[in-house]
Amino acid sequence: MKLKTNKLKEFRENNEMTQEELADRVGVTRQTIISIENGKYIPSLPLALKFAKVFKCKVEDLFEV
Amino acid sequence: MKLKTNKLKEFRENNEMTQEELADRVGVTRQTIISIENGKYIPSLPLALKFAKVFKCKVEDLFEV
DNA sequence: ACTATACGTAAAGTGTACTTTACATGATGA
DNA sequence: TCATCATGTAAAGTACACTTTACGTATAGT
Repeated sequence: MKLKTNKLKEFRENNEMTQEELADRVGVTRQTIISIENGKYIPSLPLALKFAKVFKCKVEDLFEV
Repeated sequence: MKLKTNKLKEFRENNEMTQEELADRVGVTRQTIISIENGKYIPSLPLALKFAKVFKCKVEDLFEV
């Protein structure tokens, strides 16, 4: 399955956060953030839920099928 | 990573849907539904987004980290 | 008794999310 | 010119989401 929308990078930049800061906050490596932002991988559900918490938004605001 | 909450079964039953109906609607097998409802597996993000669409709710209503 | 329906388990295979490590590049500033 | 910061690529390994197939069981209807 693929995603239609992935606004992770957009949200991260709007929140003036580096990839490393975000990685630390959600508990993954920087490479994982890079891979997701660049569309190499789709995040797992728990990771997507953590992103939404960090950005105080809904999962659906970040990702769409 | 683990989920704190998984209300898939609850939502499915409240919507009077069988596991097979739900499986068909989101495009997976019945075994996948069973495994997720019984906590064997955490759904992928695209699948979680589809569940939320079917039940007209937010991903966060169904699953919590 | 027989059949269909809904739910469940088991096991082997495939694809991919995520990790770890290492190296490369452009921008910024001392 | 040199160092630092932020971003990116590459590759090998591990864990697990999901599929497929087959079998088991309880319930309800005829």
